[in-house]
Amino acid sequence: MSSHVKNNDNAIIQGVHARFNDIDDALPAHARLSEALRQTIGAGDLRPGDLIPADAALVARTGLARGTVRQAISALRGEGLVQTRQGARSSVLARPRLQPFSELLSFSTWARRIGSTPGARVIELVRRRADVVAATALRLESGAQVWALLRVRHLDGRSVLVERATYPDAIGALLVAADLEHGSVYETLAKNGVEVASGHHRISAIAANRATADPLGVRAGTPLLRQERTVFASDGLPIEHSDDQWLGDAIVLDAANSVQGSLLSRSAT
Amino acid sequence: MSSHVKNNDNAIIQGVHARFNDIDDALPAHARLSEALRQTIGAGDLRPGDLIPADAALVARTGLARGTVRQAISALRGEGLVQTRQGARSSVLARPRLQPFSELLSFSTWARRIGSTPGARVIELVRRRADVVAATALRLESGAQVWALLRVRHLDGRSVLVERATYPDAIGALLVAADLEHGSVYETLAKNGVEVASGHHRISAIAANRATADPLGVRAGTPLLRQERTVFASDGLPIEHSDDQWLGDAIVLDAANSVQGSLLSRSAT
DNA sequence: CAGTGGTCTAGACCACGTG
DNA sequence: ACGTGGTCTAGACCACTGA
Repeated sequence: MSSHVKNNDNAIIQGVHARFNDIDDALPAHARLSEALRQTIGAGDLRPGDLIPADAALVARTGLARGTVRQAISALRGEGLVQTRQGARSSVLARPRLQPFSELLSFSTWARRIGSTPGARVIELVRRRADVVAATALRLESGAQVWALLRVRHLDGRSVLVERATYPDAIGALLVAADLEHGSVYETLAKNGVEVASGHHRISAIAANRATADPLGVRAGTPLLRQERTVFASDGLPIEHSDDQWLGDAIVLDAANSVQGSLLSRSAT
Repeated sequence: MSSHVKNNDNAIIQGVHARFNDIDDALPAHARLSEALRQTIGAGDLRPGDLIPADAALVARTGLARGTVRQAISALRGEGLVQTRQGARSSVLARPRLQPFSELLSFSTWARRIGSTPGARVIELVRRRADVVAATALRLESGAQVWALLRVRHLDGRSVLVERATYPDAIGALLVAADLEHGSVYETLAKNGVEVASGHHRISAIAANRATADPLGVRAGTPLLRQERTVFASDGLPIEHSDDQWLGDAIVLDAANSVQGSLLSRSAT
């Protein structure tokens, strides 16, 4: 008999519903439901391999339309948390590991969340002509004036990252007056009405050259994780191009992907 | 006046519609439409920063319901190709770079697409007890029997990757008879009814140790891009855990993310 | 065969943005 | 003020899974 499974299902969906009701109802219903499921998985009530409640059960409990329920589950699928197949019940793939978008971009926010103290040392902030790579990424003509920021970032006093960022003229002008050793670039931009909306990344491994090794306090040749990043504002315009080089043993990048949508790809250099 | 813009819009949507009609109509309508838009961007008819047709325009041209149109655009947003904002027209962020899911996992498929010749040398395929990391990833009890495969992969004759893969007993048994120097693991599994559906990845940079440096033909200490991977079959069960170490100057990983959904995250080691 | 997720429709209201 | 994307509903049919 299947009463075991059914009872378990009932307990789960009850927990999901309770969490759903607890979540700030200023959020759209689909976001509340996906967050409720995310929390249920995060709490261990649903573990990898377990089945999540069927669409119909969630519809019955929450009173939402099925489209809304599917929107919620689609978000979880995109995060790699659940797996769906036509005809079969959807199941949990992994515990939530992916952080909110803001934390991926902001060193300070990320550092605080993992319980570390962030720091920064500005080596230079200068206005100069853009090199070809930065100009292309920022959709500027090569040779256009840009602002170049060179910073070393610390985690609990340890140097872990050398950041070479390039900003379009108008954006950089907002940064000149800012305290880039204690404040965040993105916070500064946000105060000036520039909201960050998306980013592209290219990730590779390289050996530290002297100019990067010295500020990190390591020997030239040390393995570094390189993250070339282009950030876009909510108006769709590129506002930053950065070449970040991380101490190899300091961080790891997580990614998830599936047939429903690739999140990461490999390409030759 | 805005007739300029309007005419341009008309030309674009006409191109999208033409491509939509050309695409295999065995595919769902939303997939056909997103592919038509993807092709339009890929061909350069829509470039980064350009506006894509409004929902209403696509509805009018294609005769689809708005929900279906939105499903198509949602897929592109997930791939980082377009950017959407409430109230404003959606715009193109980047040219398509992300490859199909299968290419991310299959070295051979990927190699051929970038115009290189893939190769492989099997160093060993043995049955042994799983270590803790692999057992956890594969949801096995530690000490369970697994198959361990050690391969060196070549690109145009150059060694670029050392692959240390672990398979559950039942999966590994399918590989013993296979030609792992010329065939693909995933193709072999597919022939036995095991379809790959999703994967998780942890990416970091490390220095090559001797056991990895030797087969790659580099010195110990050379920077490597490390990709720890867990792959799930369409029934939701883990079928592979692998520790791949790439020559640092051989590949780059691309990623996209946005406020609508993070695809990549950073975490401390 | 019953249950499930995948697809699609037709319509509605709202919040936001830009001119 | 108007067009835009974001959200949500109510219903339908289909393809597939699994007992």
